[in-house]
Amino acid sequence: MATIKDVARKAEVSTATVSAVINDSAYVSPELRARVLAAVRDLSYAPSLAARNLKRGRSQLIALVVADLANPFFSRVVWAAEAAVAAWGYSLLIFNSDEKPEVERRILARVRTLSCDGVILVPVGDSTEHLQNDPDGKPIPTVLFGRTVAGDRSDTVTIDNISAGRQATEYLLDLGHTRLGTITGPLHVTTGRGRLDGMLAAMRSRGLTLESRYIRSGEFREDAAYSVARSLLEQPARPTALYVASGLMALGVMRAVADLGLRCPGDISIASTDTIPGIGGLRPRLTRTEHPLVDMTNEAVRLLVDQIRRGGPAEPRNVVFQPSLVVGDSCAPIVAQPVASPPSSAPMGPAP
Amino acid sequence: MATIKDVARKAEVSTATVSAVINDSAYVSPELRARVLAAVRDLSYAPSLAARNLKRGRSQLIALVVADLANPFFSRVVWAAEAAVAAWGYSLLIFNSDEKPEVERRILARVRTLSCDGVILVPVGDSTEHLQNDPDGKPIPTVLFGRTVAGDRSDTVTIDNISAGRQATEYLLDLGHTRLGTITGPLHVTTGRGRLDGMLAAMRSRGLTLESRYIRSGEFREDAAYSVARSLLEQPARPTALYVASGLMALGVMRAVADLGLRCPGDISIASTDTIPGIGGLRPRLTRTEHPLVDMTNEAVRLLVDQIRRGGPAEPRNVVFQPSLVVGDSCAPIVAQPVASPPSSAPMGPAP
DNA sequence: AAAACTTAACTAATCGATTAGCTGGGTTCG
DNA sequence: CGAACCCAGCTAATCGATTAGTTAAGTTTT
Repeated sequence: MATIKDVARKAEVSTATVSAVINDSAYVSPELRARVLAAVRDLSYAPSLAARNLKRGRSQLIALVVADLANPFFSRVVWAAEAAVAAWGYSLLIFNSDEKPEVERRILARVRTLSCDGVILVPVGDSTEHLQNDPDGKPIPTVLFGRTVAGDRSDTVTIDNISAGRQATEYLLDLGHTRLGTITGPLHVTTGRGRLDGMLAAMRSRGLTLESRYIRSGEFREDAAYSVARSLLEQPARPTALYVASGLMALGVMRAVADLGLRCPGDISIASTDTIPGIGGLRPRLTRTEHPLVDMTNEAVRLLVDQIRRGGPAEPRNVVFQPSLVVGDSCAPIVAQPVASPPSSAPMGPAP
Repeated sequence: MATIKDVARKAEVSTATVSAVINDSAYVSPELRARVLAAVRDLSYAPSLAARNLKRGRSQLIALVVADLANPFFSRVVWAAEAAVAAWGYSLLIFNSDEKPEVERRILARVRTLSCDGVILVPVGDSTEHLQNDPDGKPIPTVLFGRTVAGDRSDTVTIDNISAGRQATEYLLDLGHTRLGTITGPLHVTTGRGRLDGMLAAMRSRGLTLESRYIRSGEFREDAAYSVARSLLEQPARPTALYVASGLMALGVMRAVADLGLRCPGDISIASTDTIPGIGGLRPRLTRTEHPLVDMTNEAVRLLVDQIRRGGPAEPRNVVFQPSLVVGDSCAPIVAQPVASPPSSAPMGPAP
């Protein structure tokens, strides 16, 4: 591997001149510049980032730490982030905390060691402690993505989870459903909690309540959603509609519905927040709220690069995106059905 | 950010001793070792990778360059690779060549600049040229993943594409289908070509031929598959069954089928190679061949780490994994149906 | 024409680690 | 007893770039 010295020797100039040519950092006469460029080509020289970073104190590396790489939602974030980061001249390191706070801690330590210029973090756990990652120096520029952590002063990019839960719920209510259930994420995570809160608010404002036996929370995974959905739906008087807090969970719920011999939307309506892209040809098509993932990711990268450039965090900025409802055919209006008697533990009132 | 000198000063030892303690590279008396460790803790010192890499000439970085990050197949590769790479003590850089050879070339130049210790590459294009990436030194350890490039001497990890195409096709033939069609990937890519060849071989061995108007190839994308599937299915005598060469394309085909008002498997059977994980609750469930993606990824990382350790490529190793058939309900047996009349151009041999 | 600037290029210090080579004190052995 | 050897730890060179500071030549000013 050729070094700057080899180039300097070959072009018969000093290393300073080579550096000046490469970085365009000082005026170099056309003649020498040409000699240097020729030498660079001949030796197919590429400057060592290690050396450059050591001197400059940065690395051109941005780390993206997601909570669960197996979740297609985060795969799309990776896709969008790679493009955004590359457009700014950085490269992207990927880490998976797998929803485990101690793994997240290890990852952040490594991010520091690698002297990444910044981190986009989907935080797990509710502690902000390990985010103060550099007691004796300035902390690594950080943007929290999707989730927030109480008391943290990083920039954040999130969606309005309350609104997402509310919109989906109102859609179900508008179809005439009153006995709703929900499969939501972990309640200590803002996305799980917020979406449930939105749902509760929507119901409350119509004078309805969500029975606690119709609320289930589980990890944002297909299999977790499958099992809690089964246990919810196997109850005597099952809900006529479900709100599911994530696209991946919706798949698990769909599978549970299918395995129980139920039909969607015939027997049960399902609305979700987020979906799996590309499944428009499969039935049923989910009714869901979507959020502008690419815009969110671009914004997160923009905020991060801005922090890096200004060399320290300014007043924390919290950017919130709005979800929008996309109607599929996984929800059906409820047909006028007299409820036989208060459902207590009693039988279901059959229709017509 | 504390440096090794700060630690040395605080512990009242030399930097050499600090280094020895940190790396366990020489015997240090318990007393000094304790002082050093205390200082490390107090200053929350973490060695600078930039400096260490500069000296050692490695970076603990492995690059994964995929052909299309938007394809869920590669998202799963990213997921598996992150875990495998972390287990070996490396960190993972992600790049997306987006099926563009010139982007791939730029990425490989950057990988070199970053002095990555190795690359796992899903090659695009058919040239091996830019893989000889370091004319004047030893090339970067490389493992080709999924696809191969003629004449290249890197290690490779692939699946048996011929077998994948053959198995899926034979399943369709066994159900009685004779008028088959296929949606495959680009034919200059080994995965597209190989799967088609497997299909052709399967048909040939039963004395059947695949009409060229029933063969369509397009990029490995949902939308590309959608449009070529439409054009294929809108032909007068459409096939009774399709083999689709990728999971993502199968989604596009499903959507085309739905938009054309056709029913799967009622009007048309569909088998594919690869699928989208987690869609088991949606209808229909794809019949497809699957390949052991996690094992493949682990093997690729293992081969790469091995190359890195031995410090140069040995005899190239080519590991081929076998696909296996997973039956869903997207295929139906063909019922004895008389074909009305020869469809203009060429007569079909009907089988009562 | 001497003083004062500019300019293009160079020399050498520097970033933060690793490590070859050295030192001085303690053992071992002929 | 002194040569030979060990050992723990230190000094200083080194990796490959950037860049502050210097120099010599040329240009402008007075």
